[in-house]
Amino acid sequence: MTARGDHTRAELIRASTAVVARQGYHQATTRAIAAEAGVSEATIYRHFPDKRALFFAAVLDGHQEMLTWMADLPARAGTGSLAGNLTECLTRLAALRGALVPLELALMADTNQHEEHDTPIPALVDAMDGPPRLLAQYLAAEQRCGRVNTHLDPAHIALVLLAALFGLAAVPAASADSLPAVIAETVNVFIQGITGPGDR
Amino acid sequence: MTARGDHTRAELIRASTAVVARQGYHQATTRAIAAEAGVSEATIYRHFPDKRALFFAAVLDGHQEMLTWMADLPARAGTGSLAGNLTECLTRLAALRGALVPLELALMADTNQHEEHDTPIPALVDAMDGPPRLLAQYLAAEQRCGRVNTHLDPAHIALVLLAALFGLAAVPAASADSLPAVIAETVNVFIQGITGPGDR
Amino acid sequence: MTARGDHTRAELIRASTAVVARQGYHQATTRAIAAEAGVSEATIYRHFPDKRALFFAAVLDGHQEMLTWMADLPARAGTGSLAGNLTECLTRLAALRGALVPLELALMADTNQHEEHDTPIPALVDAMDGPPRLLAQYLAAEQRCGRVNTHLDPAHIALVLLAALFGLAAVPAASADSLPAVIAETVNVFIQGITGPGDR
Amino acid sequence: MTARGDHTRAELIRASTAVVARQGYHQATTRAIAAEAGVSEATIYRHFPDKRALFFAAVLDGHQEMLTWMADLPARAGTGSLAGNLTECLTRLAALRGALVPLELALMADTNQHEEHDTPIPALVDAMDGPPRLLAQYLAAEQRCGRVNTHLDPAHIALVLLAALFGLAAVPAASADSLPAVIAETVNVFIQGITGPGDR
DNA sequence: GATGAATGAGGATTCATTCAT
DNA sequence: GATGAATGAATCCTCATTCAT
Repeated sequence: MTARGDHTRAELIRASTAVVARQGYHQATTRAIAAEAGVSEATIYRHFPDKRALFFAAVLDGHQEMLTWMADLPARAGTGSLAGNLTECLTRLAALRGALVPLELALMADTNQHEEHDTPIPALVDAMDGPPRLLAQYLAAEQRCGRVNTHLDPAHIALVLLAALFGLAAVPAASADSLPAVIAETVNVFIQGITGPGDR
Repeated sequence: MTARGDHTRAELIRASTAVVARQGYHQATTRAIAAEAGVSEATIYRHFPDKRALFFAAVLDGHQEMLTWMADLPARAGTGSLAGNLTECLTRLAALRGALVPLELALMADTNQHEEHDTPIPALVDAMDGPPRLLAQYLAAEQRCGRVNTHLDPAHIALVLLAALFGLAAVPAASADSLPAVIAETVNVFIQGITGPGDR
Repeated sequence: MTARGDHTRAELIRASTAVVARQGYHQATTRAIAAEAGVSEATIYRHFPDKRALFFAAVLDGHQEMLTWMADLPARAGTGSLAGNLTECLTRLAALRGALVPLELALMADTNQHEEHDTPIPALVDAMDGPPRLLAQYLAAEQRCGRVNTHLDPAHIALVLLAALFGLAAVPAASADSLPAVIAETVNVFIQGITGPGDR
Repeated sequence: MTARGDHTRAELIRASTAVVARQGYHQATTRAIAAEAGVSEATIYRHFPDKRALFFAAVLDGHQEMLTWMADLPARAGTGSLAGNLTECLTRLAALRGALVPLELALMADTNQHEEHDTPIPALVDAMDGPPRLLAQYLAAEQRCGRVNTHLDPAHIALVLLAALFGLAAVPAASADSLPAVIAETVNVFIQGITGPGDR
């Protein structure tokens, strides 16, 4: 009989993400999360050994969704337009980024608190470098299709692209509704480069 | 006698930056900062009304250094090489980033704590968008020199470039000694764009 | 079917004793006991109204064993040697003491928690003063045999003897293997008294 | 300016002893102790790193008093009567015992909670074997005076005597006002031994 | 008979902040 | 100008206990 239990567990993960996204991780107390999930604080500890473990599960959960979507990105190389593919990719990632980046910061903040937990949490690291790797694979495939400059390391491009996306999260100007425009412009910069008159 | 007072104040700012950089903002308690500064906790409140105000002063202080350096960047448009200028700029910013980004996160975390303080703190916003603005001015000047594609909005390019720089801070791969290489590669991507065979 | 039920109940009593003895009463949580017994925490409450009731049953159980052994002690007055009888008695009691004293402390700690339970729990008191009473009966019988000083109150002697035994439990020096020697010496002190040159 | 601080610290130690003695160590929460001392819970942590440290200090404090009194016991050998000296000694010890034994149990319970603290706390052990040692010295001196049986090991006698005293603390019958009588009887048993008709 | 899930009450501890000195 | 002392509020977490299944 895990019907209720599973639901509660899922609800706790959702609540963690929601509270962190809404109030920042300083306010993401066990109290707030429990309230958001509609359970008592003690219930958290029936499902997770720690607050850390809850955050960890929440981050992993978010990455799962992300990875599921990105899994078939490499296969799309050569189809559609490069700009279109990248734009869609960044848009999808941006949607999760809002929830995930704060959660990851929260996890790190909590993790570093005790030296014992300083280990980079292998499972999480694995999950975290999924997107860069898949994006790099896609770019490499595009290089083979002749649509991307072969002089650049695909892994590097992926890293810089994602870094830009993540960095934008911290910039107040890029929030909310202007996001699609910002992403479009970002893709544009990356594709064309900034050199030259642009009217070629 | 402001001799002692000024020294203590400066020491507190230095201590805040140091503690946040070394231990993360979760450990940046008034206790830790006072200890690092070699004063008592109560002394903090003789110099700053709040912990927030202390962090605010520390962030501003850091930006001052940054702005001082960036002030004459626009005047350098057309001199040297585009890549060289950008590389130097990003390198300088990266040096400060290590101290500033954590401090700003700490400030934000503390700021959002009470709704009353949700106002974006004008002085800080001004200071924070100094670098983007100055970098945008430089890029605009380069556009006028014909070294940057005029179809792109300089403000946007600046934003994306800085976002990438900041985003890289969160990526474990880009830490420490590999940084110069990562910056070089980033500048490269931005200048050339990723399209085309690269051998034109 | 009481087959399963009885077994579970016995298992819970055994588990309580084991956990308290092994980890101390602070760690003797319902969780730990249930785990040791191989059942769920809720099962405890099918067999006992309270955690207190469980401990109470466990203490009673332990005393039962003790009383069973001590029951025929009075009948042995006049047989064997006084020293031998006392030594054997204390040795047997010491064996149980290891399990019982911690359990009783645990019970007391839990009992005093709520004032309502401050009543001395008649059944337990009866069980607990079983050993002193039986030992006193034995000593009285020995007085009638002329082997024990008639000026002393047998109840008092019994009390002091047992107190010494229990007190030794708290003394680190008297633990483990030195126990037989300590008991022998104790009996010796009691029998001879400490006065006089000892060579009479 | 430690006037206030010293007073608070002393008050906390007194409160710990009082609360543990009155309510048992399960109820000796930081809340209860702070209330008894008339300060806030947080104040405890300005004076002691831990609850454990507070208890430790309280136990040490109690032992200090005990040791001060017992220090000149050995010098009294040969003066007064053996029974009188022992009675006074046990009476003094019993007065402190009521406060100290529960405190020590509390400390042990708290200590064993974390394995790291399993070390027997050297300073405390030193303090704890002060009374046995001093009592043994006194008994040895009495042996030299010919008032105590030389066949017995003074250290052993001291151990058994103190064990009896401590053991009596756990026996409900020996509480409160009957104590002097119980002590007198105990001394009597020890001095005469239990053998013989008693009318010699 | 047994259990997984849930919880209210409470525990030790930390933090930013105030105040008398 | 500086500080030791004190604290209210909040934090994460644990426990004995209840209840639907």
